[in-house]
Amino acid sequence: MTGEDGTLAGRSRKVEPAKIVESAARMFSRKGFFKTIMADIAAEAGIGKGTLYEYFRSKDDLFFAVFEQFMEKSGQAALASIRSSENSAAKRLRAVSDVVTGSWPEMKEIYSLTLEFWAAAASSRHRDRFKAAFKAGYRQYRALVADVLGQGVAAGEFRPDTPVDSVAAVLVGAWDALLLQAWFDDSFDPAASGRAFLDALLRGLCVDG
Amino acid sequence: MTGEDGTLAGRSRKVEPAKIVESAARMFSRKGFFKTIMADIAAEAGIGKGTLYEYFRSKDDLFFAVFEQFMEKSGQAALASIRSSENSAAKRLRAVSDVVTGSWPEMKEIYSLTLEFWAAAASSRHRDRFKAAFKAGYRQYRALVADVLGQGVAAGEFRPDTPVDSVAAVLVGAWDALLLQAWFDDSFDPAASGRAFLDALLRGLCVDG
Amino acid sequence: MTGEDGTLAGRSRKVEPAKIVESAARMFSRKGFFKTIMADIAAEAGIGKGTLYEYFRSKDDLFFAVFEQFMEKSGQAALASIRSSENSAAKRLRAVSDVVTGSWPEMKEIYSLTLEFWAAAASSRHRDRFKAAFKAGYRQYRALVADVLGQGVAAGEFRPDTPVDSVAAVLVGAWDALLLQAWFDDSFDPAASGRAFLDALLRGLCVDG
Amino acid sequence: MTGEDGTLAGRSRKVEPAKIVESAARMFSRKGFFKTIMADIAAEAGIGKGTLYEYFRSKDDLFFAVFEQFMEKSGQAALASIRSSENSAAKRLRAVSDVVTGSWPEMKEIYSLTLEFWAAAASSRHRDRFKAAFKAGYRQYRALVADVLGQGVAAGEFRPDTPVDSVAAVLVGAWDALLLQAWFDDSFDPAASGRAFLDALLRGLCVDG
DNA sequence: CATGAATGAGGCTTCATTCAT
DNA sequence: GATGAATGAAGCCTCATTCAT
Repeated sequence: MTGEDGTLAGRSRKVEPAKIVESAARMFSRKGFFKTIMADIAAEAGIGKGTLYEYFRSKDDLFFAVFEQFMEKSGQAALASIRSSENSAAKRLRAVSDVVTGSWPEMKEIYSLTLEFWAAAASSRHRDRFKAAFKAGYRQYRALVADVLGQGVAAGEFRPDTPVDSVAAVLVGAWDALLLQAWFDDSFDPAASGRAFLDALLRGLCVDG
Repeated sequence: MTGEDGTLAGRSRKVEPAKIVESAARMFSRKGFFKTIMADIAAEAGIGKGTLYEYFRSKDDLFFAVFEQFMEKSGQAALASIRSSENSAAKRLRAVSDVVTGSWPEMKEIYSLTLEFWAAAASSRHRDRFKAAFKAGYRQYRALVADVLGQGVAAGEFRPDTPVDSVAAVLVGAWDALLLQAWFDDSFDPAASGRAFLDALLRGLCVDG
Repeated sequence: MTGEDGTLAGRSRKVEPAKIVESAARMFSRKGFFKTIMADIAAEAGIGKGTLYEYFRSKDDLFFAVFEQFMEKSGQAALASIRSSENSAAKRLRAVSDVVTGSWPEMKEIYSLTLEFWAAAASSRHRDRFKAAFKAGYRQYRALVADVLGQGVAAGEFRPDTPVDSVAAVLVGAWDALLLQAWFDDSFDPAASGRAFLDALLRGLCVDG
Repeated sequence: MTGEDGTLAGRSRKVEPAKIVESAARMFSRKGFFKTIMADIAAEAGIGKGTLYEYFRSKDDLFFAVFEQFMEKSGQAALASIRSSENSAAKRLRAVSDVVTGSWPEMKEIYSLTLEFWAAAASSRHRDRFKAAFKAGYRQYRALVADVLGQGVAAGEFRPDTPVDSVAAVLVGAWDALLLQAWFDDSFDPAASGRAFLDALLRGLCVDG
């Protein structure tokens, strides 16, 4: 009755915590943290309300678990694209930009989770943990991009006076912000804007360089 | 008619709706939309709970009123800076950047309102109105910045192949995103990053222009 | 519309906290603390569930309020009987005994409250407050009876070697215990037993005094 | 068959119902009936939660089993002391008093069980069974003490007009009540009070016998 | 108009009990 | 038999909203 991968045939008796987190993510994304009730999540996961509490102490905790999983996934995706095999710094920046903004179609559906997390960092009971996680996440993200920029400078590809940290901060922010604008405006294409902007940034706006 | 402290009964018999909105903004910013209760707002405004309902149909409506006022103010500030008397496009962009990111110290305290609004656009009962307002706001904002960029191009100040719309989108987004990062990270200076970035953007990153 | 005593004609708009306490006492007595639900109390008091929380922070608090009122009333009744105008100590003891055990018929209905309070002193969240109140109550009660006994000794009415404190403790306890037995056993007459016992105590059991 | 620690698998494969009852008694005493959850009892007994239901139909039933065991033990102790070999009635009463009140130090820890049982007699689902058991228990107890008193009268040791039933009721009640007072008040010594009182009762309070 | 006491729908959470293993 | 994961009924409490004054 038990497959090699440990799954049971039919309705498994043991609930997968990961499945709860996914169901919760789906519901929180759809209705927001406060309008989502525990019963929604249980129903979405196909389990009883009480079972949620076997795995998560409270709604807040479950939400934080969703957040942690989300951050981990986001981090992995960004990391993977940054460590692309491209050799020029410019190409690698383009690769990151394309991956982040290009994933918009799939991300769209759960994008509102991001907004929920940001708001949670402002007012959740776990606000400090949220804020700390975001702070660390952004720092790491900026450091990675700054690293690429720094390599470009070192390689003589970018101007030596490039303010790598500031550019990195804006690039990281820009990717966030393009998705945000895309979320508000269906006709906005974040990938195109991102790519066009990056090219402009590389070559500069001013005629005299 | 004169209070015990000798001042005239300064609070007018007539409740100021604007005062309610301000009090609500303060509370929503402090505790978030859901954790703020109507009693909080009434207390903050120094009026009775029931009075709130004389001016606003519901908590949702009051929140939306706060949002509208917020958008209006934001728009005015941005507009004012964009219409600065500076004559070069580059200078005008720098002026906008400085105004937006430079206002961080004062804005900090109520910044979380922005996060609340974004989240509301995802899950509030008025989500569509929030989304529409943000969409329109961003469009207008982008158009203004694109206009400045276009003037720079027309004036021969910026390269003719400048993708004005994309650059405008990123600039607008970058200002948002820098504030967001500053909110998460006290040691992050959005004004410095914004200014340094803008300079780099104007001159380009690549050595060969 | 408002009477001189401040009561309103018809259904009063202002809830009487005392009425809530009485309703709660009735329900707690009938079903016990845990089986009584807040809805029961609200219904008994003829008010909404939420209104209970306007006057009492929690179910525990309401229960404690019932307890406090109960203790106050009990103390008053006992005090009044002890301060009876009888002049001999023996007569005054008989008066107390008669009052306490004689009130059984009326007390019967709410006697189980006592049992609830005793149990609460063991396991309620407010156990320490319950215990402290009982401790103080018993001390005071014992002191009062010991005082009567002491006066009897001083007046030469009682034997000089009378262990007033111990006798007081047992008398106080006996009145409690007779009611307890009466509560278990309908055919048990606490007043008769109390009176007969007191007489025996006064004259002694042993033939040789 | 031998555990890792080298001991034989000492806990028998077969669960001991008596052990469950003891564990339950411990938990009910510590936290009260309602605050004790089945998981507490199972953990205390070192068995699985489900196993409790192999031996007891419900939490109520288990509680009643604890009660029955408690009553049986109490009865045995009292009986044993009453059937002491002492020959004078007075000495036998003193023996009972000493045994009951003298056991306070050990009893203290589980005394709150008594309070739980009394409360259960008021509001448990099995209230009638509790009440009946208490009624029978008290009757038997009173009868035993009355018997001793009667023998004292018959032997010419006690006055012939001694109201044996009433005195028995109060003595039985007094022992209960002294423990109750001791439970509320650590500085109260039930054994000393009980003994001093009994002596006074035997000789009488009044000077003229 | 302004008020705040009253309300009850609704959410989170607990826990006795069941039952597949 | 023994287990403990799963369950859902049920209870406490909150709070947006109403409405009598």
